[in-house]
Formats: sequence, structure tokens, C-alpha cells
Amino acid sequence: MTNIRDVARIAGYSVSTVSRVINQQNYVSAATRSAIQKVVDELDYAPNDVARDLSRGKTFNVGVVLPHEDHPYFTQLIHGITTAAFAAKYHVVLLSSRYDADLELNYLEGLRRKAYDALIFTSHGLPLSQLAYYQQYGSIVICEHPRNSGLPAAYAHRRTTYRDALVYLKTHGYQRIGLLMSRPIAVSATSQATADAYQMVFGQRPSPEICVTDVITLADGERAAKTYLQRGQHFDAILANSDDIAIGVSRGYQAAGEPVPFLIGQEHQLSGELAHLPTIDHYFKKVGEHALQLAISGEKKTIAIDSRLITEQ
Amino acid sequence: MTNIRDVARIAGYSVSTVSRVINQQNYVSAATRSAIQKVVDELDYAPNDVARDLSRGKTFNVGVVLPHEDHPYFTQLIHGITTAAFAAKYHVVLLSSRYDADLELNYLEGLRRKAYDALIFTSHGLPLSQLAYYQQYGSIVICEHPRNSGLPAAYAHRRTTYRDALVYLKTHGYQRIGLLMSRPIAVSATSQATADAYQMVFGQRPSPEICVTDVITLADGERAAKTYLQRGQHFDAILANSDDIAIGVSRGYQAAGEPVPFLIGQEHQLSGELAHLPTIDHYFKKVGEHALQLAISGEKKTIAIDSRLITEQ
DNA sequence: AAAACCGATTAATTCGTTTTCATAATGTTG
DNA sequence: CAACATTATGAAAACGAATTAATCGGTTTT
Repeated sequence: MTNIRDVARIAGYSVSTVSRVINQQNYVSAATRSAIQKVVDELDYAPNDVARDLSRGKTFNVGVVLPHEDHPYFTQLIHGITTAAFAAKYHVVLLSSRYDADLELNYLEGLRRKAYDALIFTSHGLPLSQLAYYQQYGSIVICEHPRNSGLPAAYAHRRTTYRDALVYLKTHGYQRIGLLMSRPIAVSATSQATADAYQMVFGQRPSPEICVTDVITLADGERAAKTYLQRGQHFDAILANSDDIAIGVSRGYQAAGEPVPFLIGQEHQLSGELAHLPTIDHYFKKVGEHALQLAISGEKKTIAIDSRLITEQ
Repeated sequence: MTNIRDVARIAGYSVSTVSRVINQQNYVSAATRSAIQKVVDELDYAPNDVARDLSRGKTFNVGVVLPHEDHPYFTQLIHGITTAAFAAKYHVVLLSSRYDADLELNYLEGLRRKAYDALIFTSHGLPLSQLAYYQQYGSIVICEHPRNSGLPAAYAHRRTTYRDALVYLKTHGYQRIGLLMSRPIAVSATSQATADAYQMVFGQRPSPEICVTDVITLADGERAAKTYLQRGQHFDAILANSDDIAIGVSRGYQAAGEPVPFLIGQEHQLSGELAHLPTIDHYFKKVGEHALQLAISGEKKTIAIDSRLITEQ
């Protein structure tokens, strides 16, 4: 493979001058520039990005840690991240984690090994304190409320909108509310926001019986409905964690021949639109764009994006 | 930052021995190994991936070129690609193209600049011959029939299943069929497969009037229905290019107060399942896994994954 | 006892850039 | 015309590894 030294030798100039030409820098005479450019074209030379990264001490890579890549939350987030990365000439590296601590740690180590300039955790299994520790090796952005971790964060401001949703239910006469969550309250900021909102509206933490966790897919929604029915619990309404999941819940009740509670979904998905369900749009694309911006700027800010309750569709 | 030389100096061994220790290689005595390991731990040393890549002449990066990252076809493909990449310890770099020739060329150049070891084109705007030219700089895999390009390919074997779908329609008495496509027949292998299947079943190329192109989203499906109605054309059935789009078509006809033709969707999406539409599952995750395998192995094979017509759901 | 072999180790080269520092040539000012 | 900038260029030193060839005891073959 032809390198910068070949170009320099054949053009009869020094390596540094060639470097200046290919990087569009100053202090090269027009004549020299065109002479070198000619040789570059003739030899079909292209600089080696890896060598360049090593020399500059920067890769322009941003690693994006995500538990599963086929989930709409992550898809939308990724869309925002790649959009912003593209504009800033950064590269997005996808890192599957499945909430596996070893994997997450391995990605954090990647920061130390200079594989990425920055890391965005769309979600995480490790404690925030551990993520925070790795900030010394590169900037780390999370997509949830940072608590007391000091981590820069871009996230959907869920709590307020969850409160709006629950107030909406309450004022429409729905008293007994079921809550579906992707992960247990103890480990998930999203689930905590749900519980906090519940407390704000109903004056007490949600009891474990009204919550079902580990609900990710439509099938999980069906399962949740069955769980509620088995437990012999009656609900006026259920706040599901996605529209697809709400549809699953509806099916679960229908399959059991039971009346379907009033449902509110999330994510503003097609399924919810077709079923005319109220939903919550979290504008994750926007969240992703901000997350990337934080990652590359190194700013230690917290950006909360307002989400929106959509009751008519 | 502490580097391999620091470790060598402090441990009292040469750089090459340290290198052998951190790479788990032979020809290091147990005593030396543990002595060096101790220093590595003390200094909290981690090897620099960029330097390693440069020295080895390999990055373990696979670039994935995709027109838009929020489309289910690409989402599923990406899911397969990352799954396989993860298993093989490769990294997936997302490259947005929006079918822009300059961008695609830039990514091809990335291969020359050694930014990626291989490139997967989930779709492309540039002619295949141009992609083929860049194979000299690294392996390139496409996700469609390679024609005479000689490019390795993993793709959904659409034509046969499209034929199945059209035969299904024909045998059920549907004669006048409309076809929806994401891109014009001239530039898209998928659209060509549709046209080929049509010819196999109905004995002639589909006329331009029965095709609507540039149909990507549900809203495009609605638009397509209106286009057909405006043209004053009547169809017994329409083969849509996704379930979501089929739903859009249905809405378009309903909004105009017209009877909805029989619809077949694609992608096996939730929307189609809910509406009990026949659909075609292309198993894109599997396609993605094979594509990555081809990319890193460098095999110049062609792998066609059979898709499946689902008429009962 | 010379020749061959083997495991452990090191010195030196290589990968392909960017960047700093030095120097020469040219231009500008008082 | 001396003093001083400014522009143009090159030599050499990073950047941080992997790898090749060489060396050196020690052991085994012949």
C-alpha cells in the first residue's frame, strides 16, 4: 500500500509538506501544492485513517451501548444519534449489551483503550457510580436522570408527563391503575419516574401488586394481562410502557373473555394510532441528538427533553 | 497516558515480552508473566487499540451503509449484523447514506483509508460496478442479488415468494393487481424481483400504471391509494411493500369512501398481524447475520435466504 | 564433542501519520 | 540597510503498539 513517504519521495518533497497538502493547511506554495497533488492523484494515494487517529490521539468514534437493537426506544434514539454524529463527522459504533455487566465493563474499558472518544449509554446495568469512574478516560453520557452521579445526561423528562397521564386517568374517573414496566423499580430510572408520578397523583408509592415488570414486547403485554387476571386483580386503567405492549394487554384480556381496562401506551407507535389509544411521545430522536452533542463536546450538562401526552388520535 | 514502554521499563523487561504477556502468547516463563502482569495491574495499563490496529493492519471494524436507520428492513438487518459481529468480536459502524452518491463514495473511500476492514451495503445508490471496483481495498457485501457484479451477497430470495404471493392472488380470483415499491424498477433489485414475479405469473411486465414507486411510509401508502383513485384505476388486490404501508393504503381507500382492495403486506409487522393481512416474512435478521459472516470471511459467495408467504394470521 | 534444537528474551524495525522545531528564503518596516 | 516578520520547507521526534531477527543458555541428538 502506498503511503505518505512514497508520495513525498516521488514528488521530491518532505513528508511534512505532503501532510500539509493533504490536510489543506497553510504554508505551502501554490506550485508545491499542485505538484504534490498531482503525485497524490497519480499514485491514487489515500491517507491511512488508523495512523492518523493514532498520531492525533483521537478516533472520532462514539460508542453507543444499547441492550437490544430491535426495540423502538433504541431505534429512535439511534436515529437521533447518527443524525447528529453525521453532521459532526463522528462515527457511531453499535455496542450490544443485553444489560450484561461484563459486556458493559468491556465497553467502558474500550474508552481506556482509546477505541472510542466517548460513550453513550442508552441504558445500563452497572451502577452509575461505576460509569462515572470511567469519565477520566473519555466523556460518558447517559440517557436518564443522572441522580447524584455527576454524569452528563440527555433524557426524556418522563415524570411530569407520567403525572399528566395519571392525572388524566384520575379526572376521567379511573381509580385503580395498573403499571407496566420494562425493568424493576430498583434498577430503572424510567420505572422510578413512573412510581414517582404515581405517588404525586395518588399520594402513595405504587404497591408491588399493581406493577408488572420485565415487560418488553407485545407478548409480554399479553402475559401481564394474564398475570393480573390470575392475581384476581381488577383495574380501571393500565399505563403500558409502549403502544405495542398496550395492544398485547388488550389481547390478553380479550383472549380471557374479560373486559379490557382503559389503556394508555407510549412511544407514539403505529399500533397505538390504529387503535386510537392515548399515548406518550418521548421524542427520543431529539434525545439522541442531544446525547451525541454532549458526548463530543464534553459538556457536563443535563438536558431533559419534555415528552407529551397525546389523548386524541 | 501509560504505554507499553513504561510497563517494560518498570518491570525490567523488554517491550516485546510485555507485548507477549498482554496478548497471551507463548514463550514467556510463568515467573516473568506474573511479574509483568503485576506491573500492568499496578500501573492500570491498558493497550491502545488504535496503535494495535495500526500495527496489525486491521481494525475489526465493519461499516454498514444504510439509507435510513428508522426503517424496519434496516432495523432487522442491523439486528442480525450486530449479533453476528458481536460473536466474531467485530465492531459495527453505522453509515447513513440516504442514497446519496457522494456519501456512498466517501464510505467506499473509507475502505481505502483503512477505516473499515469491510463494508456491507444494505442498499445503494451507486452502480454495482463501482462498488465492485472498491473490492481491491477490502471486502464488500451487498444485500441483494449481485447480478453480474461478482460481489458477495446475502439477500432475501424475494422473487420466488413474490411469485407465490401473486399466484395466491390469481388462484383466489384477483386479476387486476397493483404493485407498490420503495424505489423505481430501474434502480432497485427488490422492485425488479417484483416485476419479474409479475411476469412469471401474468406473462407480461407490469405496466407503469399499475406501479407506484417511492412508497416508504404509511403516509406514502395513503398517497398511493389516492394516486390510484385519481388515475381512475380499479384493482382487485394490491401487493404492498410493507404491512404498515398496506394499512396506509387501506386508510386511503376508506378516507375516499371507496372499497378497499385485497391487500398483501410485507415484513411481518405488528400492524399486519393486527389487521389479519397476509404478509411476507423475509427473515432479514438471518440475512444480516450471513452478510456479516461474508464480510469478515471474505468469501465471495452468494447466499439467498428463502422468504415465506404467510396467509393465515 | 560437535551439531542441532528449543524456550526465553531482547534490540531493532515497522505500521503511517501529525507535529514541533529549526532553517532558509522572502518580504516589510524604520 | 539593518532589524524583524512572514512564508515555505525539511529533519526528526512523537503516537503506541506488533513483529522479525538475533542472542543466549540449556538440552538433546549423532
